[in-house]
Amino acid sequence: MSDESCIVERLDSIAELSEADRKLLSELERDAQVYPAGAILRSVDQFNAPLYTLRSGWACSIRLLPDGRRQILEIFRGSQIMGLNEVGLEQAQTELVALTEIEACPFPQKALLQVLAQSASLASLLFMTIARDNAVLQERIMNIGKKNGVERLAHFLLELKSRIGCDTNEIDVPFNQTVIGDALGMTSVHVSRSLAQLRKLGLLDTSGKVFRILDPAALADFGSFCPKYLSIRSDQAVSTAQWNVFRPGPTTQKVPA
Amino acid sequence: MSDESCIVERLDSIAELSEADRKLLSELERDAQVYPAGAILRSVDQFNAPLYTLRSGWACSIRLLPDGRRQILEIFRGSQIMGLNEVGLEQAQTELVALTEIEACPFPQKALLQVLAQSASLASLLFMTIARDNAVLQERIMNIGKKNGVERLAHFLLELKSRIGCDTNEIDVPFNQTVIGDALGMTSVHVSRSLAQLRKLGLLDTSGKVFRILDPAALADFGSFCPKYLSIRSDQAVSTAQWNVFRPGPTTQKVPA
DNA sequence: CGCCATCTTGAGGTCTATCAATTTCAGTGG
DNA sequence: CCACTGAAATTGATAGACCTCAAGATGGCG
Repeated sequence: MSDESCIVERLDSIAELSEADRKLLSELERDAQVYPAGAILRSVDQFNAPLYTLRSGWACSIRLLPDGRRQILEIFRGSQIMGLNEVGLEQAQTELVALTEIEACPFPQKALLQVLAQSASLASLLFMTIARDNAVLQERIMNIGKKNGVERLAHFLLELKSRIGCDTNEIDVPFNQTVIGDALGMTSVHVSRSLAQLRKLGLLDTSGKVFRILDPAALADFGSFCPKYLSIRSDQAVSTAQWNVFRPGPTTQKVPA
Repeated sequence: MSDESCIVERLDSIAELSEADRKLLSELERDAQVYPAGAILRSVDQFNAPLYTLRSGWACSIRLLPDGRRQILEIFRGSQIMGLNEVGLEQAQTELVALTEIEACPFPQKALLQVLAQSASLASLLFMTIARDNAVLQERIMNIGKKNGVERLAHFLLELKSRIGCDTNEIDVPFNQTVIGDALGMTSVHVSRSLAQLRKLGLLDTSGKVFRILDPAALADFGSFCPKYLSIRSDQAVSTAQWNVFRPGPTTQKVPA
């Protein structure tokens, strides 16, 4: 058990956390487990499915139609919480799948609700987190509903780059074109053709799994990408110290089973 | 100012609210205003945009591409909170538009954060609410990404019926086919054709703005509609009384501007 | 009755899916 | 070092879904 775990770091970078909050959060990342690529962490219709904090690797949530059509709904990367949106539902609506080997920490829904109950500052931070997830989904609806293949792809690559967060224009894409297609509502064949088109436009260069964005500005313009929807505003997040005053002691035992 | 306002009623039906919680919530619905059909409640890129509780009528959130393409992201009806997902963001990503004449109550983001801070029971309820919104968006991504026009429409109509909540199979659809198309990522022309196809299949009957679903089960099967994603589980919601113990008094003044 | 928005219908074109063949490439074993 | 292998990517041809443009039909409303 490491003291400085991923989620803590990430939320701490938005609003400085109190020691109590750090402790509460790190409870959610206690028992890290390794899952191989392709592992199904949670299947559809599971009752009371656990949530997971993702420490390393890539994962995604998938929804299937009866005839086998697949749609990837979210792609997860380190320091994200997976399954937040299932908290209010009886049964899980999506499957959770590891895209690469991952390290993830399962924890029960109840634990999340406890955190919400015990810390107002974390409640607001987590609320903002899921609100942001919401904005990301809306952006994806826009992308899939109103853009053609090449534009979708341009947007997708830039979002990926943005989420990886480093300054290079080289993205190591650890999954294949079928996955990209399932995320963007198109076939792998069409992904291949659209990538070719981006290359021909001089916006992209690919060698194996490494995608190099040649002209980020032009690509952003082309795919109507604007990263505003990705960042949580830190001024809105309340600094932690002043809140904890109002939340004395652990209230764990009060949470109904 | 009515004591029994819409949001209160709705959340109360999920988990019984304490008197204090009812009071807190109803603060969000104090100042009701009437907006005519077509009114833009909030435009894109607005800073610190207020939220709204919708008391009557229909509204939607819209996103535009530079070249004018429109995507409707959410369609709102009575007793919903509009703009929840913008809480964590600097600027609003979507436009908020009244589809019919509506009665809505604007309130500042700060007020929502205050509610989160002052009541753990409401924090968990609101969290579950936004988590459900999330599930609805995911369902829509599935719908748009992986289904053809007729299937999308079937699913859309059933979701509409489900959300109206009454038992009849007659839906009064208060907006035109262009709106439906913008919500489903298709043109109004294609909506018209798809509706015709549903009629030909004997699943639907339309006369003016009233849509009559002839065979809900068949339509659900056809559009792969399953309403599970729409309902918030009530067992997860904590009953209010036992929580409020831990949230003494108003803490309003502690909220940073 | 006429006006206007909306809906319907037709024809042609574009985008994307499907099916299938070929190429590339990393890994494996000889 | 090189052939073999299987997964992934590319490419071509064809079909279907959906869009666009445009012309009528419908229907509410003054």
